[in-house]
Amino acid sequence: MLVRDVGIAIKKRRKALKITQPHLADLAGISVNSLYKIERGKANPTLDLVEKIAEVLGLEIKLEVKKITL
Amino acid sequence: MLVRDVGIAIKKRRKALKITQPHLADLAGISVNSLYKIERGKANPTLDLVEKIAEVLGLEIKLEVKKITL
DNA sequence: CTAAAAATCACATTATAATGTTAGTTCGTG
DNA sequence: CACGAACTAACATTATAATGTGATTTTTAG
Repeated sequence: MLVRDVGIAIKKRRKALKITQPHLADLAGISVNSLYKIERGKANPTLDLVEKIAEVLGLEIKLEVKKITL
Repeated sequence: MLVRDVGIAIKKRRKALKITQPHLADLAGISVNSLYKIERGKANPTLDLVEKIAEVLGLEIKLEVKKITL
């Protein structure tokens, strides 16, 4: 998953939970501006920021060994 | 996976591949200092930086919906 | 044991992420 | 339509990530 895709995944999950950007930003304790940029792929967020958002959305960050695609 | 655990996972994987910090840093195009801090959990790295490292180590960043633990 | 490389660390500098502000645009709902 | 909320966006400021340097400690190979 590329940096840009993380934003897409966050937006998708937020929409699924029917939460607005301002609400999510508030719950995660971050600025709407940052959230907006992440979702649009216009940011290179810190892990901590992604984690705060993920926490609220019930998402989990993982770092797994890639499967070989034959 | 918490921010700190990402560093641990990176170090574990690096050791498994028998690569040194200087070598990995070079391959990923980042500074050894940054790599060292990430591994020790003394940094809050950007997604991009983690991705560069992950790429070299054959790791993949994922953002998955948490499983409920009953 | 010794020498070299790697890892750890502190500190200063530079680059940039995160925020705050403000404003224009789009979307939803009465 | 019309009004408010949400979204998108630009820009300035502040906070901090990333780097560079040099030094110390630890690890490893001979």
